[in-house]
Amino acid sequence: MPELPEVETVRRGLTRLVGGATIQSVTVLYPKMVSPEAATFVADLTGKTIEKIDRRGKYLLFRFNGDLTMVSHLRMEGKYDVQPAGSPVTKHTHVVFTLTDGRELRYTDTRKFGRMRLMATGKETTLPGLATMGPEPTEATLTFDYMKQRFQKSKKAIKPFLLDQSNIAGLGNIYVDETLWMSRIHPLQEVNTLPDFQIRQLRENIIKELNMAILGHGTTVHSFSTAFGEAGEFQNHLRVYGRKGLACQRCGTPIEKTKVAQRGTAFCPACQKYHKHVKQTMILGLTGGIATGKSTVSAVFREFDIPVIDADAIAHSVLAPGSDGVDQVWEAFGDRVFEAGKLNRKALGHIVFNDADELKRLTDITGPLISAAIKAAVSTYRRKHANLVVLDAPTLFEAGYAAKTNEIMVVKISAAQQLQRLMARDDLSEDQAESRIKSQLPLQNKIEKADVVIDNSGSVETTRVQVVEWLDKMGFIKTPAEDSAG
DNA sequence: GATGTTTCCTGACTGC
DNA sequence: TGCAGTCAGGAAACAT
Repeated sequence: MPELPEVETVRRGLTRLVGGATIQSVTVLYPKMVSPEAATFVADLTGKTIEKIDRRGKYLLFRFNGDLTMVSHLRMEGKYDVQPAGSPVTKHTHVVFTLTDGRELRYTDTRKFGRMRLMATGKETTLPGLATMGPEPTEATLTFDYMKQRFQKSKKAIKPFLLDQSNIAGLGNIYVDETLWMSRIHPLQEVNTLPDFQIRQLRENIIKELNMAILGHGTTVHSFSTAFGEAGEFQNHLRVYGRKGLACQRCGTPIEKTKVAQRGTAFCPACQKYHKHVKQTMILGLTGGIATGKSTVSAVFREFDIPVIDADAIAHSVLAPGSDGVDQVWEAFGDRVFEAGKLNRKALGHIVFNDADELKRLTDITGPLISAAIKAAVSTYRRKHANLVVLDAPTLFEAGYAAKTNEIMVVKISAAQQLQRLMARDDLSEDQAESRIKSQLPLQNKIEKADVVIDNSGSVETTRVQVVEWLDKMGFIKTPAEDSAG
C-alpha cells in the first residue's frame, strides 16, 4: 500500500521513464476510475506532453502542457508501468496511455480503489483531499510549533490522528506503526496528552523514517513496486509492522497486533505503554561499549544541570556494608566471600566471573535491588518536575532497563580506538583488553538499537557539540528569556 | 466542528 | 475440492 516514500519512488521512476513523453491516445477500461467522464478525459489528454511529475502527500500530480494537471492517487494497490505498445495487458489494467514513441504507460490496480482526476493546473489545490492536506514531513515544513498547536486541539487517539492527512501529509498504516514504535507511544494514547518531548521524538522519527524509506525505494508489502517493476527494499527495515509474535528489537517482548480505528495495528506492549497519567519527565538511557567514553558524554549532561543516575554507582551501593544486599549475599554464598565480617568483593568477583551459575545467583539478588533503587531515583526527579533524567548504564540492554527509557543514546568509537583506550585506561595487555571487550554485548549490536549515536572518536569538544545539539533539538536548552520566565 | 462508521474492491487466506 | 466468510486498507461519504 503506497505511502509517501512509495509514491515518491514512483514519481522519481516515472519522471525518468516518461518525463517529456507525448500522449498519442488514451484507453479507459474502467470508467469509474477517471474524471471528468472518460470521453472528456481522453479527449483532453490526447496530444498532451508530460512536462513534469510532482507529488503532494500521497498524490501524484502529472503536469501537462496547456495548464493541465492529472491528479492521481494509487490508494491501495495502484501501479504505473511502461511497456511496449501492443504487448498483452493484465485483467487489472484500467487505463492505458499510448505514447507517441511506441510505448504505453499503463495503470494497473487490482482493487480498483485508485482515482485519476484531470483539471486545470492550480485548481487541484481545491480538491477535498489536497485542500486540507497537512504539511509535508520535512525538517523545514513540519515544525514542532505546528505539531504542538495541532496536538493540543485533539483528543483523538494518536494512530487515527496520524493517518488523517490533514494533520501530516503522507503517513499510512505502516509508517504510523513504525514511527509510534520508534517514539514509544501507544497507538491509543490521546494526542493532547503527549508531553513535549514525545512530540519532538515523533516529529524527528517521522521525518527520519520517511527519508530513510525513500532512500530504500519504499516498502514492498502485498503488491507495491517501483515504476521499474522492482520491489522496494525498505520492508527489510520494518521494526513492528508485520512482526506479530516476533521479539521487539528493542526489549525482546513479543510484538502484539490489535485493531485501532479499523486498522491492523502492531506495537510492543512493553515499550509502548498506554499512560492514563502521562509522565512529563523524559528518561534518556545512556550506554556504550567498555571504554567508549560514556563518562565524557554524561559530563556534558551534568554541565547543563541535568540529573544523571549512575547505574554502576547504584550497583556498588546495593552491596554497601549493612545493606539488605549484603545479608542476602551472605545467605547465598556464605563465608567464602566474607572476611572479618565484611564482604570481600574481589573474592565474590572471582567466583561469579568464572561460573555462569554463580553469576546468575548474584544477579538474582542484586538485579531487583538495583532496579528498585533506579526506580526510586527516577521517582524523586519526577517529583521535582525534572524535564530530563539520564540513566547512565553500561548494561542498559543486558539488564533490561531499555524498556524503561524513552530514548537510548549509545556512545561509539572505532574498534581500534576502543582497544587502545581500554589498554591505556586499565593498564591491560592487548589480549586482556580484547577478552574484556568480547565478554560484552557487541557495540555494533547496541548501535543498531540506539535512537541516537554519539561519535566519540574525535576530540572531547566534538563529542560535546553532538550532545549539546541533541539537547537543543529536544528543547532542553532554554534561551535566557525562557529561563527567566521559569 | 469533531469524531466515528461505512463504503468501495478483489485476492488471499481460514475453516468447515 | 469447494464454498462461505473474513481480512487487508486510503480516503470520501455519511452518521452521530
